[in-house]
Amino acid sequence: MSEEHLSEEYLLESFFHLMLAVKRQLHQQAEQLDLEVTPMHLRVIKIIDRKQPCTAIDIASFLGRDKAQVTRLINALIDQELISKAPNPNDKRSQYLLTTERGVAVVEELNRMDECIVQRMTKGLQPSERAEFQRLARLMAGNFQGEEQS
Amino acid sequence: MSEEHLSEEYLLESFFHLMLAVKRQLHQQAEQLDLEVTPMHLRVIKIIDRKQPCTAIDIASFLGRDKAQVTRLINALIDQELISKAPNPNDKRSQYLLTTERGVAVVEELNRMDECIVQRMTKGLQPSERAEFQRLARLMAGNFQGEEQS
DNA sequence: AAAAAGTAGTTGACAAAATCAACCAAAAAC
DNA sequence: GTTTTTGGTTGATTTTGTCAACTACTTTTT
Repeated sequence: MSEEHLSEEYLLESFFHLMLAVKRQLHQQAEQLDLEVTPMHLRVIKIIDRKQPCTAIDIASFLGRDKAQVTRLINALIDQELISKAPNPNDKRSQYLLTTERGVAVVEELNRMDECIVQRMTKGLQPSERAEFQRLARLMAGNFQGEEQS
Repeated sequence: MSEEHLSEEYLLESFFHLMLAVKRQLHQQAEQLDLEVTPMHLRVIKIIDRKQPCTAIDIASFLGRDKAQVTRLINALIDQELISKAPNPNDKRSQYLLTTERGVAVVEELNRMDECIVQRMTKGLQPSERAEFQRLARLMAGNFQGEEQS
């Protein structure tokens, strides 16, 4: 009566545990790089590299986060000379964000590390299962998106 | 050449997006309760309720987090009279954590809300898909667990 | 049984992640 | 040609999380 299946865990708790593990991995990743950056900075520089040319607002909307936070993340990346600003010809208020030479090198390293993390994470999974997980994650994230009022 | 599939997103990014959406939901949940608590407090009281009797260390190890943080979360829950401490007969250093009457009511409300969140999140998914997602999440979290040195 | 080592929990200090509100300058809408 | 919206910055604050030091009690070792 009081003995429950340990495996009978709630969906959200399972998700939290994976969340924690992934966060730890990214934290380690940031430490290994030996730069003055946090996991969030790394996420931002990857986005900048991928979506070049992109603006601060693009990043904020992709991350779904406050632009104040993005401004500070960007400033830190500029201080470390991993990215730079260039005038946006279409809008004098905004600037294009570009990865510097140094930044590109970091991103390449990061992509290698990310692949490594995903490899470890999906160890023992079929490629089809990996794809299925991603499909479901995207689907569920989409389920929430509709109902959010900005 | 420069036009990429928008859907060709990285596994980790998909996961992050879901993470963000879930976090927002829990944040709203905490606000709706109209108590002086944060999502993390709610997670803790649910654990206390589920694993009763349990100690601070049990919670820290289940959450995988620092005991300092747990101490503070617990103190806040006690201030709000949602949980209480009772002496642990097996060990004078530690205390059992128990939900108060008020705490039990909150947990019941929380379970309803959680179920609601999961419902919305898994809208359009087959029960088998929901189970599959959970299975994969648990499997992947397990893949990381092995390699962590305490 | 006494010393050493380990464990439960608390406290202080601090870093990281995130949000809110107020603000400026430029752009778009009217 | 004002008004409103948008891109971005800054300041203040909250939430989450970690590290280190410490107390008090337990367990292990000798």
